Amino acid sequence: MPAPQPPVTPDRPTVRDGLPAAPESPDGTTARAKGRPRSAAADRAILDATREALAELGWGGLTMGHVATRAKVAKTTLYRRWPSKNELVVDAVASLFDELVMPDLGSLRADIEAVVSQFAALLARPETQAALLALFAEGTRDPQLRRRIREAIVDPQKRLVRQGRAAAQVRGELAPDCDETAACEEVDIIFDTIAGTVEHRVLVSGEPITAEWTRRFTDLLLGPFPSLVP
Amino acid sequence: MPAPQPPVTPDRPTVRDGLPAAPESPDGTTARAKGRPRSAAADRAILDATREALAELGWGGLTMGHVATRAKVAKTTLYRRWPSKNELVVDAVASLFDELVMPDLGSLRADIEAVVSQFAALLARPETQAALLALFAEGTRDPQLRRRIREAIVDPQKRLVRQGRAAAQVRGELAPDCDETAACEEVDIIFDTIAGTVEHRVLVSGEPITAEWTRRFTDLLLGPFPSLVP
Amino acid sequence: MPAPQPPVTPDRPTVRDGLPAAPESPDGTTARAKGRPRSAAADRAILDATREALAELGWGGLTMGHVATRAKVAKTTLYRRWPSKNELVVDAVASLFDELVMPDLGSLRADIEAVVSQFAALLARPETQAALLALFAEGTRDPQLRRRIREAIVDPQKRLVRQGRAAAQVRGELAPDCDETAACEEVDIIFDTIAGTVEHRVLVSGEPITAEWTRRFTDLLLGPFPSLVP
Amino acid sequence: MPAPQPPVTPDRPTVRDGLPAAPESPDGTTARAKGRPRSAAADRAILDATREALAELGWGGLTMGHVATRAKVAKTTLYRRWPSKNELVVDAVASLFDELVMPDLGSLRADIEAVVSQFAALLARPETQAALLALFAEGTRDPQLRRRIREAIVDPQKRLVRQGRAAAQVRGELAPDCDETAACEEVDIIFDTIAGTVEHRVLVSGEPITAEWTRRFTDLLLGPFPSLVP
DNA sequence: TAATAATCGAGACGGTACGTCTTGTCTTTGA
DNA sequence: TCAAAGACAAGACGTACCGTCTCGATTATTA
Repeated sequence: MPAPQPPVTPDRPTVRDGLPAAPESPDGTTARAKGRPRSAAADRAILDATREALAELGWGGLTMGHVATRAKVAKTTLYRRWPSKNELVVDAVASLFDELVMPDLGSLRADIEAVVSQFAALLARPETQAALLALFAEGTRDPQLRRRIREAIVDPQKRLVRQGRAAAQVRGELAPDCDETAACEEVDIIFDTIAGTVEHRVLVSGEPITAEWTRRFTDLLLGPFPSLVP
Repeated sequence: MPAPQPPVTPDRPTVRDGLPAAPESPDGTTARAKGRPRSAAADRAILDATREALAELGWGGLTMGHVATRAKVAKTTLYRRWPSKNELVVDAVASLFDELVMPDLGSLRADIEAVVSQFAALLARPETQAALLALFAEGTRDPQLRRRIREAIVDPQKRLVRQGRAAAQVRGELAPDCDETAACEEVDIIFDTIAGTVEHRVLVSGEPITAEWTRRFTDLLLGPFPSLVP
Repeated sequence: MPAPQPPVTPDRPTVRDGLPAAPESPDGTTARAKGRPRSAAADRAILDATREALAELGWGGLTMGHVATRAKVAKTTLYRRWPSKNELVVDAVASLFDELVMPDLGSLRADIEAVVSQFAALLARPETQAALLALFAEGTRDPQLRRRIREAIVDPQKRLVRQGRAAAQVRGELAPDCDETAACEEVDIIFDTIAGTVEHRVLVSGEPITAEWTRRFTDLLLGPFPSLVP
Repeated sequence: MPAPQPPVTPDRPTVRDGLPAAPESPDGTTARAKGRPRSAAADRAILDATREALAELGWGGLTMGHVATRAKVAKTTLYRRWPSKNELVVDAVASLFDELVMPDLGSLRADIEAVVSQFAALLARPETQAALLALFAEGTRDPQLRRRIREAIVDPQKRLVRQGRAAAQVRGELAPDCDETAACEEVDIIFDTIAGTVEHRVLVSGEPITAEWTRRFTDLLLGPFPSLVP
């Protein structure tokens, strides 16, 4: 969700600054906003500058003024789009998480290990490392921010778990869902477990995710299905 | 680990500010430091003020100046003891984690569920919530701080996993350890899983830890030992 | 001098924005400009808004953006006519000074007192008070602005002194001018004295111009002509 | 009135920032303020920087941040002493006016001409020119500032008129005062006339104060006493 | 009637200064 | 020697205006 801004990339309207982005006229066509349209180049420059600055300076060193300077943009231009550092970083980081994919390698175990590896690699990037926990920390105090983080960063990744389950069911490794609600809860619990554990290992303990560790962790996840554990 | 300060509670020297706290004379008696001794009341007031301010204002709203004012202490006195907000909060929060205990309720499942509940309750407290992820976030940029966090907050809780395993082995629920190293790694992986998952559920997803959720999560943890899953 | 703008009131061309306002064709008739003509209503709305804003907010509170908003006009429209706040306020205030008149009441003393009263009343108006000294202050740094202030606001009022002298000469109160240059200098000195003194009394000392004060001040001005002092 | 600040030059307490500057203990001795005393060097550097910046950049170009930078002082240090540009400039300019003196040259005419010349020279200095009218303009909107300007800059100069009158009375050029109140009002009117007229001539008309002009203006002032006009 | 051209509104743009806040250090007096 | 009080330099904060620009829409004259 790379923070598109209305008149420039009107494909997917966001509520980035709380205002309707692309007002529609009654006939359904996208109404042209009045006044000078916002610069798409500025949007891109700002998000790029944010990611660079995160990687170089970390969360604490990231300053709105610094981002503006680095993006060669006025501070007003920055604040017009994102009301604070938090929202800016959410958008800047969200796109990184869209790179994660469910590969479908032919076995549930292989798929899990691949996703864990991808996630570990993502968490090893300095911009992710600098931003993720700090955002989560801010989210604990600001429910609206937490919702934004979940919508833009966290929840979209649950698709990986759902896709993996579906593929395993097609392959016959897992039984088909009988109860929709229970399936949903199981997706949640699996997702929280994978995400939380890998984050804790990498970001808190500060230890690497090796192939061996991934194998053992996958053993744990597959525990309820002994037939899948070698 | 309530951040004792040397001349006052000389039972366990800390490295709080990098200096040996209670120098010992050659004859083994604790040497009296020169000059006016530091006030023990100030230490307590500072840590209490820190916890209160964390609960009220969150991590971002917590400032050294504010803590000093609230503790009715000069800023100099504060900085003389803790070099920065990070270290101060580590000490202020660490003691809260010492409240966690392994109850030994007669079954591994019951023990796990009890510990998860305790941890969830701890994470529900505003001061913990405000501080924990913020500290972890700071730790990703400052290896020394990360070490301090692990030593004071995270690693001590691994005892819970070890105690739980030992009790289960005594009860015959788990086989005795054969390989010491493997056992250690298993403790680590279990710990990261419990800690990370519960943190993610509470602090990121912002959803409560219910008895039902705890049961399902324990099912997952006990997956490799089907005999323990009802 | 109510800031006429060329195509609308082409009677007296101004140099308001440095460009020839109403280009003349070779045959002497005023050539009609191409394109959409400037709105006369906008001019009036802007000057009215400027005077109102001056009275309400003072010089410092007056901003171009604010004037544009209050006049329901785009900022571009404002800047197209007046290059800066200074020029705008000169035109907005100048017309107020045109209200001053030399009454010819039958004696020099009465005429002087009448003019002083009128001037004091003008200086008591909030828009004048807010603008006059601020314009003079700006003028000390910008010779072109000072010239514009003199041409539009200050010098035109010297007619009052000249008219009063002429009337007194007709009445025989004053001797006729012998030296043209000396007469001019005397007009200047009298004008600077009246204008400066009243301004200082009202705007700096902040004390009112009473009838008693006016009488005493007129005594001073008439000092060189004892026969006129009662 | 060079803006002394309490613990440094405790001779004359000011109300510069509204707080009692040098609190006195009951026994009349000046109580020592707690904490680190304010730097006298900073005061001097700030006022010097203000005067320099006024001369170079004018009132509009004078910035609190600029003054702080030029004085090699933090902005907080500046704001701790003077709440705004207005108050700062009052203090920076006030001292310049203390240089004016009544010379007592043996005749009222000579004394008046000498004071007018001094005042004209003062108004010709760029820092005075930049500041004076701007301060007066601000004063029209802020009664407290106007009072401050009068107390620090304007009213102290009335001593010149009083001294001149007294000397002339000693010399027998003027009759002794009979009515105290009337004398006071006459001082006021004379002062407003001299100050206002010279200011208007120099700052508004922008024309120089020549010896010839001074002679003619003095003629006007001495009008009521024909015996003193040559 | 159509083309042309300057106007209009709206609002985004890069800049600059604002006055406040926090940080971590320093400099006093007093205990 | 420490405690308290508060001054100090440094620098980020988010806001307000500045004067310019880029739009689409409007309103005149000219062809």
